Amino acid sequence: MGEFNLEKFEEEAHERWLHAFESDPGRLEKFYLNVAFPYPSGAMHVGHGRTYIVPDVIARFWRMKGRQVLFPMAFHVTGAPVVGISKRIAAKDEKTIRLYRDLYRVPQNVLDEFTDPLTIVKHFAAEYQRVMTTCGLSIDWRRRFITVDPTYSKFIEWQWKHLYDAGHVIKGAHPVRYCTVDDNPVGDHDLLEGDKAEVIKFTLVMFRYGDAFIPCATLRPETIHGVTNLWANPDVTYVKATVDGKAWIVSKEAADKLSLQEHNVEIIEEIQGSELVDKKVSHPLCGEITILPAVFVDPDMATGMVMSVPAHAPFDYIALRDLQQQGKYTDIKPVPLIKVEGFGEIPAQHVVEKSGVKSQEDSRMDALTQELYSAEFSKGKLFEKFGGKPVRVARDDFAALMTEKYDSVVMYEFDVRPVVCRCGNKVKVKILHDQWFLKYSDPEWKQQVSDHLKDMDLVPPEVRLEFDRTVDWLKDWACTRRVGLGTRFPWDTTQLIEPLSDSTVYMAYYTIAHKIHEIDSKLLTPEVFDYIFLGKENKELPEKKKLEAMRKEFLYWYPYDFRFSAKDLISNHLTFQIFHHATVFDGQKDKMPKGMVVFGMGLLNGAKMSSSKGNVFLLEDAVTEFGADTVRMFLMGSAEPWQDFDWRNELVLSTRKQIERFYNTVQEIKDINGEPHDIDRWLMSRLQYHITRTTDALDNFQTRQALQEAYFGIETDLKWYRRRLGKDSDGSRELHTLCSVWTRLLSPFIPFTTENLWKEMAGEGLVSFAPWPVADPKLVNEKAELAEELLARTVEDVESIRKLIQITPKAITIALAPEWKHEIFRMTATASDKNMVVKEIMKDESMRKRGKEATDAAKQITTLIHRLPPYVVEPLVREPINEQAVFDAAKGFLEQEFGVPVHIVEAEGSGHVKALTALPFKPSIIIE
RNA sequence: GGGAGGAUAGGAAAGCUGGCCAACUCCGCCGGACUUAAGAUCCGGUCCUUAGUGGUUCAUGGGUUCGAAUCCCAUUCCUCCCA
Repeated sequence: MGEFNLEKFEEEAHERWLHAFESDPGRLEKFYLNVAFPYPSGAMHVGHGRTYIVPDVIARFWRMKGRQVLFPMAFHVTGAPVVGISKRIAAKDEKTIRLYRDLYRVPQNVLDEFTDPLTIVKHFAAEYQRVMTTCGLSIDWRRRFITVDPTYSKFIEWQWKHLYDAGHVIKGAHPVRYCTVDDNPVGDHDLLEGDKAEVIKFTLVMFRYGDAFIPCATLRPETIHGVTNLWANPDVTYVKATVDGKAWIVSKEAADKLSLQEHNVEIIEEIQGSELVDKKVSHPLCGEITILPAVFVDPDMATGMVMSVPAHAPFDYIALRDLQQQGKYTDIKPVPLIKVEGFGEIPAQHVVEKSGVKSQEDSRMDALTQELYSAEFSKGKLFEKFGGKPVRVARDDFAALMTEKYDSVVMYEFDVRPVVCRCGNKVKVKILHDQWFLKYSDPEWKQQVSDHLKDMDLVPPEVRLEFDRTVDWLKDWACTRRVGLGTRFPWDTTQLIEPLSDSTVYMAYYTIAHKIHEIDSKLLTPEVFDYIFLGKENKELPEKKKLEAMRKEFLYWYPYDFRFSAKDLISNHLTFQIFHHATVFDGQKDKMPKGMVVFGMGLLNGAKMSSSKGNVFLLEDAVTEFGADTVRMFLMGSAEPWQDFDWRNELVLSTRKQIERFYNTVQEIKDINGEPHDIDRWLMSRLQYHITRTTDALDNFQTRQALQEAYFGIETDLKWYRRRLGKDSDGSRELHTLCSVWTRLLSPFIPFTTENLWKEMAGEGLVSFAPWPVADPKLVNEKAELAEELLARTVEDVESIRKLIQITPKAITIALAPEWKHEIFRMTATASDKNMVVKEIMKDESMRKRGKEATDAAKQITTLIHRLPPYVVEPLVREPINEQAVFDAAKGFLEQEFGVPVHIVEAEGSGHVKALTALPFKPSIIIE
């Protein structure tokens, strides 16, 4: 008899599984599932563990159900993050080095090589594969690739040729974060500060100042009629510059920025801010106004000049008020122009006074500004004399008007500053001209996707709405980058295809991944892939035999049945891949994705898992500490895949005990060889039920539910079974069957333990390929189940009472309800109108004779029926059980349970007062 | 700000096509049995009350209904996404 030793089980199984899950086209019906591949820039944590274990459980389930299962894996190494990492390591950045050396435990000699980005991803790809194997993932590793393999790049070129030919790849201008020192766009991972900053589109309102313009950036062009003055910072150095042939006055910083935004800028002279103060400027929409001094004006914010609308901007209001309190500029009055319910005549004044803010320095100023901004945007209306339109409409109208007639232009700036590059330089907004886009805004393309979405199987169903919305809202996607790893963009080879755009059809590539590198990548023309994936014949094709084999493989596996991914990818990757499929496999409905399963996120001790914050638990450590099966069972059992889950070490320990308990129980009972008892019929009946329920749950990807049934459901029954047998018997040979079924039902979850048990029980073959149990309706025994239900409920009741009355009983009497009460039970349960039941019953002569006794019983029985679950009431009505026989047979059991003599009597004529309350399925209990 | 999802016992979580639900189950905790002891295992308890009953609950506030955790509206908080 084996001993519970997870480490040993793992070792044994790994050896036996070595090539077991390599899957080739065959006679069986296929089941192809895949999961969003990882970007291996660090070590795996337990959150990743779940992402890959869920599909593994499903893969194992379908494999046992007799399908030819394909579960492949590859590594996504394209993109910029890893380039940033390698730079930081090269620059000896302490934080990064600590992360890789201490948390991810990369040996120093390997870490030294991490100055090369490709080395990093290759290292961790190998690590991923190793840890995934440790976890028992049943992956066909022959199909593994990384996304910079030359053959893969050829595949991407082919894919993009189709996108391009369909007119989905277009060129345009695009504002990006840009570092002028690195001379490169800046990704999130390259930022030292300001990674939340967004690029905002401002309108420059052009005020006339002599022969020059003073542009003021605003988000609220509709307030132009309320401008009372401009603000200039006297301490700031401004410049007069020619911008696209016209003279502008802006801060020095702004001049630099404008030159990055499609403007031709030539600085003519410097002007000190103080020189501008008290000067007059004008705009056709607000007339002549004065420039006032303000130290709060930031030269690094947009143009460094600000237009002042004191009636609607709290900052402007306070600044003006402060000046006026010193007796200056007292002739300037706020000019309100927007009406918004609940904010008084002059909204800015209203919010400032209401909040009691005294100074511009008050930290609440931003909140006030935001409050008023939101209120006016959502509820505000311009005064009738300014058009009377709602603010949200007027804003765009005014912007358009000023652009058209009054020289306004657009300027991009961040909403939050500072934004700082890794190199320490301030990041600016630059407009890139030769930016390429995928035209997801194309209505026809969208239509293709939403049409297909209707036919897809989405799990859980709640995500459907989010997919629909995403398709609706999706705009053009900047699909090329200048830095990073990846495939060269065919129409501008200085650029690379961006990572979310080179990982959308690779599920098709998996089908041939293990065969394609037999062919020199130079030969992999688009025509080759057109043949493999689209069946387009061509006389020029090289290596025709090999291509035919790949074509066959693709046709066997595709389309995939289910794709798995976390929910954060719904609004990009998961939707993109449908777009790309729709184009590449244009018109081939039978090659379109069939279904998706979307996961929740992972927490560690209640907090979000994050490598950068150090809040991670490495998957490998978890496996080493608790065992692979433990990790698997914990992750699958703590929540359904689409729910967020929380990893807590202290909870995992009990999972290990559960596995051990299962193992020991099976070891104890698998070889028992007694004769069957009555109770065996019950056990086998229950087992059929658990088989059905587990299968249903897994059919629906409910790993938690499945585990509840397969583990705890069977365990609970087995406890009752052994309790019922009493001391005289260990059980019967039926337990063989139970062990075999139980082991197989749990095999997808804890494959290492079950593989070990299976070897002892079945000898030959892997449990991973053993047939999934099928419920046998012939073994379902309703009567046996009802009988045990009755017994269990009665035992429970006896114990409740015993607990309450606190006396040492000498004997227990169980009094059974008379037949006429059973008759009432049946009539009540089957009555269509429950309110008429009493009347119905009283039509019966014999009932009427009983009078009040009968009506009381009818009432109690009605309550009882409501309380009993339908799975009891229904069969009970169809085929009543003989309560007397049930209790007589279990008399020995009951006496053993309670340790006192038990009498079974008929309630009527027993002489006990309490006995009269006996009801069907609820005998009265008398404890003496 | 916009979009999507959510809030049920100490924790996780089922129920959510309205009545059968003090609420499956697991973990934790408490008590008991077994054991020299510990662990493991088994049994019981874990809102208040109680001869197996009854009562109060399902983020908050309203509404629909004979009846709501379940449907509708508002509010608060949480998670994910917005190139």
